[in-house]
Amino acid sequence: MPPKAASPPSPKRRGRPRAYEPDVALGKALDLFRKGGFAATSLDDLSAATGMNRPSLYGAFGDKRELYIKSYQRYRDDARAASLDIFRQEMPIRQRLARIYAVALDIYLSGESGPRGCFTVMTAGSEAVADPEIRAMVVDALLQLDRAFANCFRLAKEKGELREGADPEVLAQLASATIHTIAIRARAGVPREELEAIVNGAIEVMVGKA
Amino acid sequence: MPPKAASPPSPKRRGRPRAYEPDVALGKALDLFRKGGFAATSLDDLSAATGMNRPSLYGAFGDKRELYIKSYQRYRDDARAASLDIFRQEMPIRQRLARIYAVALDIYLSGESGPRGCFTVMTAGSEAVADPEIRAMVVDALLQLDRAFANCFRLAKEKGELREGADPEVLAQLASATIHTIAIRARAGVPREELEAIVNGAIEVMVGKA
DNA sequence: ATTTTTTTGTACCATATCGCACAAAATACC
DNA sequence: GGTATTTTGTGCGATATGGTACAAAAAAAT
Repeated sequence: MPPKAASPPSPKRRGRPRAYEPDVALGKALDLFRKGGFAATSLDDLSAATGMNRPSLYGAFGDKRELYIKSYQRYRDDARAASLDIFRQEMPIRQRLARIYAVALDIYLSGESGPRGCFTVMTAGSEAVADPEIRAMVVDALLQLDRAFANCFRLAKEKGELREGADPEVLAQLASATIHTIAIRARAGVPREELEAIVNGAIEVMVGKA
Repeated sequence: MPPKAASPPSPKRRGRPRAYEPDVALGKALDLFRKGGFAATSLDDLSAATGMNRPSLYGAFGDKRELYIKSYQRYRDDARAASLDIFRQEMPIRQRLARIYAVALDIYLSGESGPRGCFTVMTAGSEAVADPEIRAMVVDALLQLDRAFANCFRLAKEKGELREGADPEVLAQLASATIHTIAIRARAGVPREELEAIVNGAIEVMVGKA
């Protein structure tokens, strides 16, 4: 059930009605981009998957690059929505980490034709070097994750859940690194159990044995 | 000075002499693929960079996919050559890790038009899902790195450099995760100092404060 | 010098790709 | 019903792409 932003059933628009729902079309586009990346995904592919023909695609989302950017923003919105509660709610650090990684694995392992990994990681590996605007979005995504984890560890330290000398910033970067490594391994086809073992080991090192 | 495998100055070949050196041409191709990935790199680009025209490229390395695979093998050979000594020589675990990460950063941050990151990570993010043969190479690369780190930590534990309950396998996966996160961040344009700070923090957590 | 062998380089083909023009279609407003 | 407005969908066009055929070129072998 994707959240529909601003489109109650009958907004009484003036011309011919759209034959597509922008939200679901963008979702399909995101699926394709996540599978193959920017360059390997053609407008024909996108057109076929969304059910929109190319002019409609162009009218709705702009050119291919803009569509990619909008897809990426959608991806981040989805990811944020899926993890917001876990970062906000009060809970022990160990449980919080476990839940975050579980959500991450759900995202990375989904996909009809193979696991799709993390779109931020994929984008960093492709478009980020040549396109400053896209690179800035990737940097922002990396930073936000670091910060979210850092908040968790700061809170945990205040509550006495961490050992004396623990540095929340350092632990946050390790937590992010664990996100990144499971994203990469997921795309390499490593099964969920192995990824969960990696996560459990990392949690153990970060916050101590269960 | 790239290592030349088997080509003493005058092997007395029979036909028209090659206008290129296969080793350096493959190096150029690798540079291009590392910059843009498989799909975004055209044969024309490769032809221009290597100085070989397309038929020669095809004759020497096969089609685009084969050239990509050979480039990836070359990348791994180079990386192995750059780290072999560090993994083999006897030295304290802290120093060994520091040197490994220094070499990794050299590789990830090099590139005339922006940092090029880790080719294994890039390949995992693009071709690995759809191409089983390439995926297998990526899996192998990930596994080899895990194993190399695990050996380091096992040795360190035997020498009493690690704390009691330390699990070499788990530490190895964290060490790999650190490699992966700096590879990704490098491509996002994060400066070397920040990456070094991440590395230092990770080492601290893995083997204790200096 | 002629032949044989290997590589080069031009030119080409079939297809894919991105983007857009333009008429037809479908709806609201008058 | 007629008009304005918005979207659709066919189709075009310019270029890019991966791959190859084929003759010219450059060397060794005879």
